[in-house]
Amino acid sequence: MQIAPPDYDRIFGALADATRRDIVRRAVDGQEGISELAAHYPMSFAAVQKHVAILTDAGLVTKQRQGRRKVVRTNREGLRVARRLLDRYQEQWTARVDRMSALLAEDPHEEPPT
Amino acid sequence: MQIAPPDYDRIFGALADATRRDIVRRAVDGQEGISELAAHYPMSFAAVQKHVAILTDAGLVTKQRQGRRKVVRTNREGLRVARRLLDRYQEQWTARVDRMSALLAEDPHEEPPT
DNA sequence: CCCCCCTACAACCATATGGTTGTAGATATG
DNA sequence: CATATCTACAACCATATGGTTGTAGGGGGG
Repeated sequence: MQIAPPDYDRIFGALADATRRDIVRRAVDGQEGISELAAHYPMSFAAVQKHVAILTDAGLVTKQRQGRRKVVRTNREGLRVARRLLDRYQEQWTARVDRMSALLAEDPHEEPPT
Repeated sequence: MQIAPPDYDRIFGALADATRRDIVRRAVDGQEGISELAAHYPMSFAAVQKHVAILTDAGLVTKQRQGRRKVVRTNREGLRVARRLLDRYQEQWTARVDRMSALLAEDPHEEPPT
């Protein structure tokens, strides 16, 4: 069995909302339940609950039972997956610049091979 | 005058679509115009044009006139902005783990301050 | 046991999103 | 100039998204 490939649509989609990014930030400390989180935002408990569900689906946070609450914690691996994709794009960008530099450094009298 | 703060909604929203991520990847090489890009995807030219517009608004690519084409290039700074936010979350996560380690390392006979 | 608090989930609504087609403006080329 | 190609943009449609309210389940505390 293969490990599932990261679902970048879900990951970046989850991060594309200010409320959800703020939940990720707060959940780094891993102390608050959903209703405690909800108190920070001008929206209903159910709305925050949905945001947490979206973050959970994306693998960016986890919920853990604690008494009658469910404590929300950010998932370090989820963040890392997103970061690595951006890293790869930047690496390709750098490689491209290096190729261009190499081209510019070539003897200008030489013709590039077809 | 202040420089505009990054619009993370737009940036992550732009990255939350597989076609747009693929455009970012291809545009790293900065060679193709919109119609050339469009040939890679099973959708209309206009649809690809919209995707490019979304990426441009997000600051992830730039369009540059070249003859009658407009060459699409990825914008390195846009990628960097997204990455840095994820970096900060991870830093906070690490700081939290350090704090927890510090707590666990305390003399277990001492009571934490209320 | 009863009650309260936290969570889960369904139904609904308005607006955003991702696609389409069609029309019009620029720019090379015959 | 005439024409073909690339780009821009508007109008439209189906579905996804972000919010609401209402109802029901599950665990502590009196």
